[in-house]
Amino acid sequence: MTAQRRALIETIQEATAHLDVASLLMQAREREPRINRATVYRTVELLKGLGMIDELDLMHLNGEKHYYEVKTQQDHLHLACFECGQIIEFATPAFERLKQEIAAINQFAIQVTRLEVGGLCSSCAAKKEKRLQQEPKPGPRG
Amino acid sequence: MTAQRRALIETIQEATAHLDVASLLMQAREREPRINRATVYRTVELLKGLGMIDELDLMHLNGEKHYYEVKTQQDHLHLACFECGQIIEFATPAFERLKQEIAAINQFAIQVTRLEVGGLCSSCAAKKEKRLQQEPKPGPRG
DNA sequence: GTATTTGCAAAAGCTTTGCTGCAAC
DNA sequence: GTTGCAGCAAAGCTTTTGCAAATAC
Repeated sequence: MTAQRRALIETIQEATAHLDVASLLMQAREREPRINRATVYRTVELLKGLGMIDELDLMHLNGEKHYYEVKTQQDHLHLACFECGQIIEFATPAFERLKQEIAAINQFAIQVTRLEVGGLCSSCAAKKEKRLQQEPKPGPRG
Repeated sequence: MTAQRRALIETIQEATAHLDVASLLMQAREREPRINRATVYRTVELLKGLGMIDELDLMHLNGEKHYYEVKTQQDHLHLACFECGQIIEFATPAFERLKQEIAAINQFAIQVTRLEVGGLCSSCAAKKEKRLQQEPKPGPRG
C-alpha cells in the first residue's frame, strides 16, 4: 500500500460530504501534498474495481462530475432535490429485496447498484405549492 | 414545434437501442440533414425538463456519455453487464412500490428515478465460473 | 533488481455557450 | 414586429493517457 493510496482512502472514509475528484484531491493533499490528479483518478478506478467505494452522479446537479463514497454494508439510495441541491440518503429493506428479485429473475450477478432519485424535497415542494397559489394564472403552458 | 425538434423526438421514439448524442444526431439527420449537435443537446435538455425522456448513464460502460429513451408509463431499470456490455431492461411492481415508499417516508416529490445495476449477465457469470475452475491457482492476489 | 506506481503535461471526450441570422407566431 | 430557435465555432469541464522518474517489494 502506497502513501498516496492510504491518503486517498482515508480521505474518502473520513469525508462528511460526497466528494468529487477536485475536492478529494484538495483534501488528500493535506495528508500527501505532492499527490496528483491523475493518481486520484487511477486510485478511484482501482477502489471501484475492488468494491471498496461507490461512484455517484447525484443526478448531475452540478455538472458531469462524479462523487465517491465508501461502500457500506447496506446499499442506500440518493434523493437529489432539483431546487435546493440537497442530497438525502435513504436505506430500506425494500431496496434490498428489490435487488434480490432483480438478481433472481434475471440470473444476474449484481456487483454494484446505483439508485438516484430526482425531484423536490418536502420544503421545496411546499414553497412551490405556495408560489402556485399566489399566481393563479400561470399562462397557457403553465 | 419546429422541424428539428420533431425530427429529434421521432428519432428517439422510434429508436430500437439506447441512443447517445452522437447516434441521435446521425439518425436525426436522416430526417433533417442540417440539424446541429448543439440543437440535439438543447432539445434533449428541454425534453428532459418536460419529463418526456429519461437520461441514462448505463454504468458508463462506454465512456461518460449519456443515453436517452422515451419515458414509459412504468419505470424500468437497466442491468449492465461489465463483461459483454449487454443492457437488460427490467420492470417490476417491486420497483414501483419502492418508489412509493421513498416518496412517502421522505416526503419527497419524485420527478425522475434512475436505477442502474452493474454486474455479470448469466452467460458471462457462467463463463467466469468455468475459467476459475480451469485455473485453480489464481495467485496470491486472487 | 523487477514490477508497479506516480507526476507531469498533453490530449481526448463530451457538453455548453456566445453570437448572428433565421423561423415561428 | 417580437420572441424564441438554430447553426456555427469556440471554449469549458472532466477524465484519460504516454512516458520518464520514483517507489515498493
